[in-house]
Amino acid sequence: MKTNAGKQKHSVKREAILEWLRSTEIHPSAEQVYYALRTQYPRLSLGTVYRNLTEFENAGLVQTVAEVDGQERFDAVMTEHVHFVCKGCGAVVDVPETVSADIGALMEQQGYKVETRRLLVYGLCPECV
Amino acid sequence: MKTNAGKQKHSVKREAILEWLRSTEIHPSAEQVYYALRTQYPRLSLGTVYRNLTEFENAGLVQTVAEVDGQERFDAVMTEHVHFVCKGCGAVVDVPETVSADIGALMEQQGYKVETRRLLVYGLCPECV
DNA sequence: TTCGTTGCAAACATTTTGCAGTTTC
DNA sequence: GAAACTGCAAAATGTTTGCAACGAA
Repeated sequence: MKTNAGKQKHSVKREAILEWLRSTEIHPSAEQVYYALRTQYPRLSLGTVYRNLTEFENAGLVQTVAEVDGQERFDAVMTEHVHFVCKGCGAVVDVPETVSADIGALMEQQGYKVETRRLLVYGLCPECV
Repeated sequence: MKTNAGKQKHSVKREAILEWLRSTEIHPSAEQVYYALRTQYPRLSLGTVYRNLTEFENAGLVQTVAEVDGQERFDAVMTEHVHFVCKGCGAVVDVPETVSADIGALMEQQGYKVETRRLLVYGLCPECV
């Protein structure tokens, strides 16, 4: 991992990636970012997208929220919130959080079909602390 | 996807995989299953492990609970429960659920360092229902 | 004998990386 | 001009798959 912290130069493409990520709500994969920006930056490469996304993640500007069909999905909203993953089309959408509401019932009420849930807590185990 | 439902023959290795999966609490990856059984079945192949894990998943005997370092982790316990993923060693452990307890506080009390949480709800969106 | 199962290796798909050329400062 | 950044293509990694041999019924 190349940290490179602090010695960063200005880059048009890096800014475009972060800006677009912040403007969308689809929680895109690296590939989706790539195709979205390719019209405006025809010479953009997928490697650059990956490199910048990793950098953003390390810098705490972006987080991965789910893995759908083998692709990681990114989100520029850093607050902790719940996501719904559609097994049909692969869409990843934010779950509106209502205080002490049953998420399942809330979603079904809005036309979603809830099948399973997965809650992961990340951190360090006692041996790695 | 080959369903093959109902026309299944007896297989020593398939049974060994499921049995071992049910006996462990490490929530192993396909590779970990492979190495664990290789001593007893030297001719076991990784492809067979993957094939059987996928079959178990489709049959509802096993579920994937997390993705760590690019590898899917499996669990033969099918009830919904919370998992902790260690960013240091990649361990995946069950989170003991105490009724209405704050998971974070509970884990820290046991020596874990909680950093982030991720709750995913899987199912079908209104357009895919 | 039939047909599911396996080993093996090749194929796949996503992500990472090395390097030469480009941009920023 | 130095150092970061990028495009490109090759490499790395986890998973899937085709096929011939194998094993169960």
